[in-house]
Amino acid sequence: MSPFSPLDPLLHSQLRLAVMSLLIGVDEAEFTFLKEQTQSTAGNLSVQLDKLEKAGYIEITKSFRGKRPLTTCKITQKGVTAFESYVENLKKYIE
Amino acid sequence: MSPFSPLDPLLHSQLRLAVMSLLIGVDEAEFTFLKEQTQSTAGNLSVQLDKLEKAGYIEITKSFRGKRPLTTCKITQKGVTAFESYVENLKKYIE
DNA sequence: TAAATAGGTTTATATTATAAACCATTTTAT
DNA sequence: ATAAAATGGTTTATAATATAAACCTATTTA
Repeated sequence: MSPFSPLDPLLHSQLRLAVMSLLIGVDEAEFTFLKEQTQSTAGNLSVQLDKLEKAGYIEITKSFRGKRPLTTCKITQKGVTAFESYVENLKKYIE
Repeated sequence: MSPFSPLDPLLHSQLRLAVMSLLIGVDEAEFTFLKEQTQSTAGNLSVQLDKLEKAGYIEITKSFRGKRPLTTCKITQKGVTAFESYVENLKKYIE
């Protein structure tokens, strides 16, 4: 038996992992907040958020604040579970 | 300031991380041992070992055991340091 | 002596990450 | 009033990566 469990490829990505890490600690977060916290480009962030949403790990809500578009992200229960089990698996690699 | 340090892309790979994780606990390890422990294909393992060697994270020694080729791997001090700081950085993502 | 096994490497392909270019709108400066 | 810059993103193209498939050389077994 291998001592290593497979790591969810969707979470084993620096930017997506950082996003999930941020979202797990808050109720919800805006696109611009995620962008500045992760130091990512908007394009990269947009793509990665899409993937997380398609996987059902986050929900993305589009609205307006005043006249400006506003993108808000929230982790789902499925996302929380996936994140937690990713972390459990990862620990076997780094202990 | 971003709360996330960049993760060494060489180590942020499931197979290479597993290899480093194994090597850090032993004096040296054979190709076939790494292959079975990581459940990887020989081709994939060969490629990833090459990258680790080129980065100076491991040393690869080729010899024979009896008449058969034998590939042995050993982590370097540079590799130990890189692994440790990768783990430190990673913790910020998963705490 | 043919077939299977060992111990790999090389090459091709699919996936991923990333940056660059773009778009619509709003705000600021002239 | 109009041009220029900023906001808040998306889409597309490219580069990097991971992975598997094919291959190679030699050895052992049937």
